[in-house]
Amino acid sequence: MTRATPAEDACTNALPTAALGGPVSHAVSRVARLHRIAAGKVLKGVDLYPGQELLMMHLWDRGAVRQTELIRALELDPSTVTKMLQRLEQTGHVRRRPDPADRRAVLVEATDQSCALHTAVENAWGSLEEHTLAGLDPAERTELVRLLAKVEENLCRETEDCPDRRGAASG
Amino acid sequence: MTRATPAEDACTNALPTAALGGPVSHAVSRVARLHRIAAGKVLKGVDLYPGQELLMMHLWDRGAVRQTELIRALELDPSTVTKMLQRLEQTGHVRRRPDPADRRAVLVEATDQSCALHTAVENAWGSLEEHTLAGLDPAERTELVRLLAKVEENLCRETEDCPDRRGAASG
DNA sequence: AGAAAGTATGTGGTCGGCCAACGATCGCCG
DNA sequence: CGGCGATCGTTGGCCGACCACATACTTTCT
Repeated sequence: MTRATPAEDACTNALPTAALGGPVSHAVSRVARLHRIAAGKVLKGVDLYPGQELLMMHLWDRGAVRQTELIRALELDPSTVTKMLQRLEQTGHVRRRPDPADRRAVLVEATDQSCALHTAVENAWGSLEEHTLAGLDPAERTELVRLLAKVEENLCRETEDCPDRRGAASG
Repeated sequence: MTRATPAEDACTNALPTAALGGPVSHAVSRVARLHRIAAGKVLKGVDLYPGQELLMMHLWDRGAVRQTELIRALELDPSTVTKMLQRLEQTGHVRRRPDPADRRAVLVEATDQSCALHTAVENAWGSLEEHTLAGLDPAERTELVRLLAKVEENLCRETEDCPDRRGAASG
Protein backbone atom coordinates (compact mmCIF):
# COMPACT_ATOMS: atom_id res chain seq x y z
CA MET A 1 0.00 0.00 0.00
CA THR A 2 2.92 2.34 0.36
CA ARG A 3 3.12 2.81 -3.37
CA ALA A 4 4.54 6.11 -4.38
CA THR A 5 6.26 7.78 -7.27
CA PRO A 6 9.84 6.71 -7.83
CA ALA A 7 11.40 9.77 -6.27
CA GLU A 8 9.19 9.70 -3.27
CA ASP A 9 9.96 6.11 -2.85
CA ALA A 10 13.61 6.97 -2.95
CA CYS A 11 13.59 9.91 -0.59
CA THR A 12 10.73 9.33 1.79
CA ASN A 13 9.03 6.34 3.16
CA ALA A 14 5.56 7.55 4.04
CA LEU A 15 3.08 9.94 2.56
CA PRO A 16 1.52 12.11 5.19
CA THR A 17 -1.84 13.68 4.66
CA ALA A 18 -0.05 16.74 3.44
CA ALA A 19 1.29 14.91 0.45
CA LEU A 20 -2.10 13.51 -0.38
CA GLY A 21 -3.83 16.82 0.02
CA GLY A 22 -1.29 18.79 -1.94
CA PRO A 23 1.26 16.78 -3.84
CA VAL A 24 2.49 19.67 -5.89
CA SER A 25 2.72 22.08 -3.01
CA HIS A 26 4.63 19.51 -1.14
CA ALA A 27 6.93 18.70 -4.00
CA VAL A 28 7.64 22.33 -4.68
CA SER A 29 8.71 23.03 -1.13
CA ARG A 30 10.97 20.06 -1.04
CA VAL A 31 12.52 20.60 -4.39
CA ALA A 32 13.12 24.22 -3.51
CA ARG A 33 14.75 23.29 -0.24
CA LEU A 34 16.97 20.68 -1.76
CA HIS A 35 17.85 23.01 -4.55
CA ARG A 36 18.78 25.72 -2.11
CA ILE A 37 20.98 23.36 -0.19
CA ALA A 38 22.67 22.23 -3.36
CA ALA A 39 23.16 25.84 -4.38
CA GLY A 40 24.62 26.57 -0.98
CA LYS A 41 27.21 23.89 -1.37
CA VAL A 42 28.23 25.04 -4.80
CA LEU A 43 28.27 28.66 -3.73
CA LYS A 44 30.36 27.99 -0.69
CA GLY A 45 33.41 27.91 -2.89
CA VAL A 46 32.84 31.49 -3.94
CA ASP A 47 31.98 32.90 -0.55
CA LEU A 48 28.34 33.51 -1.35
CA TYR A 49 25.15 32.35 0.32
CA PRO A 50 22.17 31.06 -1.57
CA GLY A 51 20.12 33.96 -2.75
CA GLN A 52 23.03 36.31 -2.98
CA GLU A 53 24.12 34.87 -6.27
CA LEU A 54 21.01 36.09 -8.00
CA LEU A 55 21.63 39.56 -6.77
CA MET A 56 25.24 39.46 -7.88
CA MET A 57 24.26 38.14 -11.26
CA HIS A 58 21.96 41.03 -11.74
CA LEU A 59 24.72 43.40 -10.80
CA TRP A 60 27.20 41.80 -13.14
CA ASP A 61 24.59 41.96 -15.78
CA ARG A 62 23.45 45.52 -15.41
CA GLY A 63 26.26 47.36 -13.70
CA ALA A 64 25.42 50.07 -11.19
CA VAL A 65 21.75 50.08 -10.27
CA ARG A 66 19.53 51.33 -7.51
CA GLN A 67 18.20 49.09 -4.86
CA THR A 68 14.75 49.60 -6.21
CA GLU A 69 15.91 48.06 -9.42
CA LEU A 70 17.16 45.03 -7.56
CA ILE A 71 14.02 44.82 -5.53
CA ARG A 72 11.96 44.80 -8.65
CA ALA A 73 14.17 42.38 -10.52
CA LEU A 74 14.52 39.90 -7.71
CA GLU A 75 11.00 40.50 -6.50
CA LEU A 76 12.12 40.61 -2.93
CA ASP A 77 11.15 42.68 0.01
CA PRO A 78 13.05 45.97 0.25
CA SER A 79 14.29 45.13 3.69
CA THR A 80 15.60 41.82 2.48
CA VAL A 81 17.64 43.51 -0.18
CA THR A 82 18.95 46.09 2.24
CA LYS A 83 20.24 43.43 4.55
CA MET A 84 21.68 41.30 1.81
CA LEU A 85 23.48 44.33 0.49
CA GLN A 86 24.85 45.18 3.88
CA ARG A 87 26.39 41.77 4.23
CA LEU A 88 27.52 41.71 0.65
CA GLU A 89 29.17 45.05 1.18
CA GLN A 90 30.87 43.81 4.27
CA THR A 91 32.25 40.80 2.46
CA GLY A 92 33.52 43.09 -0.25
CA HIS A 93 31.34 41.83 -3.06
CA VAL A 94 29.45 45.02 -3.49
CA ARG A 95 29.93 48.72 -3.23
CA ARG A 96 27.29 51.32 -2.51
CA ARG A 97 27.42 54.99 -3.23
CA PRO A 98 24.79 57.69 -3.12
CA ASP A 99 23.02 58.46 -6.32
CA PRO A 100 23.99 62.01 -7.28
CA ALA A 101 20.70 62.44 -9.09
CA ASP A 102 18.50 61.46 -6.18
CA ARG A 103 19.70 61.78 -2.66
CA ARG A 104 17.25 59.22 -1.40
CA ALA A 105 18.64 56.56 -3.65
CA VAL A 106 21.77 54.48 -3.52
CA LEU A 107 23.67 53.06 -6.42
CA VAL A 108 24.91 49.54 -6.03
CA GLU A 109 27.58 47.87 -8.08
CA ALA A 110 29.71 44.78 -8.00
CA THR A 111 33.28 45.26 -6.92
CA ASP A 112 36.15 44.20 -9.13
CA GLN A 113 36.90 41.52 -6.63
CA SER A 114 33.46 40.06 -7.08
CA CYS A 115 33.70 40.23 -10.84
CA ALA A 116 36.41 37.63 -10.62
CA LEU A 117 33.74 35.28 -9.35
CA HIS A 118 31.37 36.05 -12.15
CA THR A 119 32.40 33.14 -14.32
CA ALA A 120 32.71 30.75 -11.45
CA VAL A 121 29.23 31.55 -10.26
CA GLU A 122 27.72 31.18 -13.66
CA ASN A 123 29.45 27.88 -14.13
CA ALA A 124 28.29 26.71 -10.75
CA TRP A 125 24.79 27.85 -11.51
CA GLY A 126 24.89 26.11 -14.83
CA SER A 127 26.13 22.84 -13.48
CA LEU A 128 23.57 22.99 -10.71
CA GLU A 129 20.90 23.42 -13.34
CA GLU A 130 22.31 20.51 -15.23
CA HIS A 131 22.40 18.37 -12.14
CA THR A 132 18.86 19.35 -11.29
CA LEU A 133 17.66 18.30 -14.68
CA ALA A 134 19.72 15.16 -15.01
CA GLY A 135 17.78 12.43 -16.68
CA LEU A 136 15.24 14.76 -18.22
CA ASP A 137 15.21 14.89 -21.96
CA PRO A 138 14.80 18.23 -23.74
CA ALA A 139 11.07 17.81 -24.15
CA GLU A 140 10.63 17.16 -20.46
CA ARG A 141 12.73 20.17 -19.57
CA THR A 142 10.71 22.40 -21.76
CA GLU A 143 7.53 21.03 -20.33
CA LEU A 144 8.75 21.54 -16.79
CA VAL A 145 9.62 25.13 -17.48
CA ARG A 146 6.27 25.67 -19.07
CA LEU A 147 4.34 24.15 -16.20
CA LEU A 148 6.39 25.97 -13.63
CA ALA A 149 5.73 29.20 -15.44
CA LYS A 150 2.03 28.54 -15.36
CA VAL A 151 2.13 27.82 -11.68
CA GLU A 152 4.17 30.91 -11.08
CA GLU A 153 1.64 32.97 -12.87
CA ASN A 154 -1.14 31.51 -10.79
CA LEU A 155 0.64 32.29 -7.58
CA CYS A 156 1.69 35.64 -8.84
CA ARG A 157 -1.89 36.55 -9.42
CA GLU A 158 -2.79 35.50 -5.92
CA THR A 159 -0.18 37.50 -4.14
CA GLU A 160 -0.98 40.37 -6.45
CA ASP A 161 2.61 41.23 -5.78
CA CYS A 162 4.21 41.44 -9.16
CA PRO A 163 4.41 44.98 -10.44
CA ASP A 164 3.54 44.10 -13.97
CA ARG A 165 0.57 46.29 -14.73
CA ARG A 166 2.74 49.26 -15.46
CA GLY A 167 3.85 48.59 -19.00
CA ALA A 168 7.50 48.64 -18.04
CA ALA A 169 8.27 46.27 -20.88
CA SER A 170 7.68 49.01 -23.35
CA GLY A 171 10.41 51.33 -22.17
CA MET B 1 14.58 40.29 -27.89
CA THR B 2 12.53 40.53 -24.79
CA ARG B 3 10.74 37.34 -25.66
CA ALA B 4 9.88 35.25 -22.67
CA THR B 5 7.49 32.60 -21.54
CA PRO B 6 3.99 33.79 -20.76
CA ALA B 7 4.41 33.74 -17.01
CA GLU B 8 7.72 35.46 -17.07
CA ASP B 9 6.28 38.03 -19.32
CA ALA B 10 3.50 38.50 -16.85
CA CYS B 11 5.58 38.73 -13.72
CA THR B 12 8.91 40.14 -14.76
CA ASN B 13 10.07 42.37 -17.48
CA ALA B 14 13.67 41.33 -17.98
CA LEU B 15 15.57 38.09 -17.97
CA PRO B 16 18.84 38.42 -16.18
CA THR B 17 21.69 36.13 -16.98
CA ALA B 18 20.55 33.96 -14.14
CA ALA B 19 17.35 33.10 -15.92
CA LEU B 20 19.18 32.25 -19.08
CA GLY B 21 21.77 30.17 -17.34
CA GLY B 22 19.30 28.27 -15.21
CA PRO B 23 15.68 28.69 -16.12
CA VAL B 24 14.47 25.84 -13.99
CA SER B 25 16.52 26.75 -10.95
CA HIS B 26 15.21 30.23 -11.25
CA ALA B 27 11.64 29.14 -11.70
CA VAL B 28 11.81 26.78 -8.78
CA SER B 29 13.04 29.43 -6.37
CA ARG B 30 10.40 31.86 -7.44
CA VAL B 31 7.56 29.43 -7.44
CA ALA B 32 8.61 28.24 -4.01
CA ARG B 33 8.77 31.75 -2.67
CA LEU B 34 5.43 32.74 -4.08
CA HIS B 35 3.95 29.54 -2.84
CA ARG B 36 5.27 30.15 0.61
CA ILE B 37 3.84 33.63 0.66
CA ALA B 38 0.49 32.34 -0.47
CA ALA B 39 0.63 29.67 2.19
CA GLY B 40 1.49 32.31 4.74
CA LYS B 41 -1.59 34.29 3.91
CA VAL B 42 -3.86 31.31 4.09
CA LEU B 43 -2.26 30.10 7.29
CA LYS B 44 -2.50 33.44 8.97
CA GLY B 45 -6.12 32.73 9.71
CA VAL B 46 -5.18 29.70 11.77
CA ASP B 47 -2.28 31.25 13.65
CA LEU B 48 0.39 29.20 11.91
CA TYR B 49 3.46 30.17 9.97
CA PRO B 50 4.43 28.58 6.71
CA GLY B 51 6.30 25.41 7.41
CA GLN B 52 4.54 24.74 10.65
CA GLU B 53 1.51 23.37 8.91
CA LEU B 54 3.42 20.41 7.57
CA LEU B 55 4.60 19.58 11.01
CA MET B 56 1.11 19.86 12.42
CA MET B 57 -0.30 17.75 9.67
CA HIS B 58 2.13 15.04 10.48
CA LEU B 59 1.12 15.23 14.10
CA TRP B 60 -2.55 15.11 13.31
CA ASP B 61 -1.85 12.21 11.10
CA ARG B 62 0.28 10.11 13.37
CA GLY B 63 -0.50 11.22 16.88
CA ALA B 64 2.29 11.36 19.43
CA VAL B 65 5.69 10.95 17.86
CA ARG B 66 9.28 11.69 18.64
CA GLN B 67 11.10 14.59 17.20
CA THR B 68 13.27 12.23 15.29
CA GLU B 69 10.21 11.00 13.53
CA LEU B 70 9.30 14.53 12.55
CA ILE B 71 12.84 15.25 11.48
CA ARG B 72 12.81 12.25 9.24
CA ALA B 73 9.37 12.87 7.86
CA LEU B 74 9.86 16.54 7.16
CA GLU B 75 13.49 16.06 6.23
CA LEU B 76 14.52 19.06 8.21
CA ASP B 77 17.47 19.84 10.35
CA PRO B 78 17.03 18.69 13.97
CA SER B 79 17.64 22.15 15.28
CA THR B 80 15.00 23.52 12.98
CA VAL B 81 12.45 21.14 14.36
CA THR B 82 13.45 21.87 17.91
CA LYS B 83 12.87 25.55 17.43
CA MET B 84 9.66 25.13 15.54
CA LEU B 85 8.40 22.94 18.31
CA GLN B 86 9.37 25.46 20.93
CA ARG B 87 7.34 28.13 19.24
CA LEU B 88 4.51 25.78 18.48
CA GLU B 89 4.45 24.79 22.11
CA GLN B 90 4.40 28.36 23.19
CA THR B 91 1.47 29.12 20.94
CA GLY B 92 -0.32 26.13 22.36
CA HIS B 93 -0.48 24.04 19.24
CA VAL B 94 1.73 21.33 20.51
CA ARG B 95 2.57 19.56 23.70
CA ARG B 96 5.80 17.82 24.57
CA ARG B 97 6.37 15.23 27.19
CA PRO B 98 9.29 12.97 27.91
CA ASP B 99 9.22 9.57 26.37
CA PRO B 100 8.98 7.07 29.23
CA ALA B 101 10.72 4.45 27.16
CA ASP B 102 13.74 6.55 26.30
CA ARG B 103 14.69 9.40 28.47
CA ARG B 104 16.62 11.10 25.72
CA ALA B 105 13.56 11.38 23.58
CA VAL B 106 10.55 13.62 23.69
CA LEU B 107 7.08 12.77 22.56
CA VAL B 108 5.29 15.44 20.65
CA GLU B 109 1.59 15.64 20.03
CA ALA B 110 -0.96 18.10 18.80
CA THR B 111 -3.08 19.74 21.46
CA ASP B 112 -6.84 19.51 21.35
CA GLN B 113 -6.90 23.17 20.60
CA SER B 114 -4.84 22.61 17.50
CA CYS B 115 -6.99 19.70 16.41
CA ALA B 116 -9.78 22.17 15.92
CA LEU B 117 -7.67 23.67 13.16
CA HIS B 118 -7.06 20.38 11.48
CA THR B 119 -9.86 20.68 9.00
CA ALA B 120 -9.29 24.33 8.38
CA VAL B 121 -5.64 23.74 7.60
CA GLU B 122 -6.36 20.89 5.28
CA ASN B 123 -8.94 22.91 3.49
CA ALA B 124 -6.58 25.80 3.20
CA TRP B 125 -3.84 23.54 1.95
CA GLY B 126 -6.21 22.00 -0.53
CA SER B 127 -7.42 25.26 -1.90
CA LEU B 128 -3.88 26.52 -2.13
CA GLU B 129 -3.01 23.47 -4.14
CA GLU B 130 -5.98 24.09 -6.33
CA HIS B 131 -5.06 27.69 -6.82
CA THR B 132 -1.49 26.72 -7.59
CA LEU B 133 -2.64 24.35 -10.26
CA ALA B 134 -5.36 26.49 -11.73
CA GLY B 135 -5.50 26.14 -15.44
CA LEU B 136 -3.61 22.88 -15.54
CA ASP B 137 -5.52 19.93 -16.80
CA PRO B 138 -5.14 16.56 -15.09
CA ALA B 139 -2.52 15.35 -17.51
CA GLU B 140 -0.42 18.42 -16.91
CA ARG B 141 -0.72 18.04 -13.19
CA THR B 142 0.40 14.49 -13.31
CA GLU B 143 3.27 15.41 -15.51
CA LEU B 144 4.31 18.22 -13.21
CA VAL B 145 4.33 15.91 -10.25
CA ARG B 146 6.31 13.38 -12.17
CA LEU B 147 8.93 15.88 -13.31
CA LEU B 148 9.18 17.43 -9.88
CA ALA B 149 9.73 14.01 -8.42
CA LYS B 150 12.52 13.36 -10.85
CA VAL B 151 14.15 16.63 -10.02
CA GLU B 152 13.76 15.95 -6.36
CA GLU B 153 15.47 12.66 -6.76
CA ASN B 154 18.34 14.28 -8.58
CA LEU B 155 18.83 16.83 -5.87
CA CYS B 156 18.33 14.25 -3.18
CA ARG B 157 21.16 12.23 -4.60
CA GLU B 158 23.39 15.26 -4.59
CA THR B 159 22.82 16.27 -1.02
CA GLU B 160 23.06 12.61 -0.05
CA ASP B 161 20.79 13.71 2.71
CA CYS B 162 17.79 11.48 2.48
CA PRO B 163 17.97 8.64 4.97
CA ASP B 164 16.44 6.10 2.68
CA ARG B 165 18.96 3.30 2.72
CA ARG B 166 17.68 1.88 5.97
CA GLY B 167 14.61 -0.05 4.92
CA ALA B 168 12.34 1.90 7.22
CA ALA B 169 9.48 1.47 4.77
CA SER B 170 8.60 -1.79 6.39
CA GLY B 171 7.27 -0.23 9.57
C1' DA C 1 31.10 -2.91 35.39
C1' DG C 2 33.27 0.77 32.74
C1' DA C 3 34.59 2.89 28.63
C1' DA C 4 33.42 3.86 23.90
C1' DA C 5 30.23 4.51 20.34
C1' DG C 6 25.84 6.00 18.95
C1' DT C 7 21.34 8.42 19.34
C1' DA C 8 18.00 12.31 20.66
C1' DT C 9 17.72 16.91 21.52
C1' DG C 10 19.09 21.56 22.59
C1' DT C 11 22.14 26.05 21.89
C1' DG C 12 24.15 29.76 19.54
C1' DG C 13 25.05 31.93 15.58
C1' DT C 14 24.21 33.22 10.64
C1' DC C 15 21.25 33.85 6.50
C1' DG C 16 17.35 34.74 3.60
C1' DG C 17 12.84 36.41 3.88
C1' DC C 18 8.57 38.84 5.48
C1' DC C 19 5.97 42.70 7.74
C1' DA C 20 5.33 47.06 9.98
C1' DA C 21 6.89 51.40 11.01
C1' DC C 22 10.16 55.17 10.41
C1' DG C 23 13.24 59.02 8.58
C1' DA C 24 14.74 61.34 4.41
C1' DT C 25 13.78 63.12 -0.22
C1' DC C 26 11.55 64.33 -4.24
C1' DG C 27 7.66 66.30 -6.76
C1' DC C 28 3.47 67.91 -7.58
C1' DC C 29 0.00 71.25 -6.74
C1' DG C 30 -2.02 75.00 -4.59
C1' DC D 1 7.10 79.34 -1.62
C1' DG D 2 4.86 75.81 1.37
C1' DG D 3 2.53 71.64 2.24
C1' DC D 4 1.53 66.84 1.32
C1' DG D 5 1.58 62.54 -0.89
C1' DA D 6 4.62 59.23 -3.18
C1' DT D 7 9.16 57.08 -3.36
C1' DC D 8 13.81 55.22 -1.54
C1' DG D 9 15.97 53.13 1.85
C1' DT D 10 16.64 51.52 6.73
C1' DT D 11 15.60 49.43 11.28
C1' DG D 12 13.60 46.06 14.40
C1' DG D 13 11.25 42.05 15.12
C1' DC D 14 10.07 37.51 13.94
C1' DC D 15 10.26 32.89 11.47
C1' DG D 16 12.20 28.99 8.83
C1' DA D 17 16.40 26.87 7.91
C1' DC D 18 21.26 25.70 8.06
C1' DC D 19 25.72 24.37 10.60
C1' DA D 20 28.77 23.33 14.37
C1' DC D 21 29.00 22.21 18.78
C1' DA D 22 27.42 20.63 23.34
C1' DT D 23 24.60 17.62 26.59
C1' DA D 24 22.08 13.65 28.17
C1' DC D 25 20.97 9.19 27.83
C1' DT D 26 21.30 4.28 25.56
C1' DT D 27 23.62 0.59 23.70
C1' DT D 28 27.41 -2.10 22.84
C1' DC D 29 31.79 -3.88 23.43
C1' DT D 30 35.58 -5.18 26.11
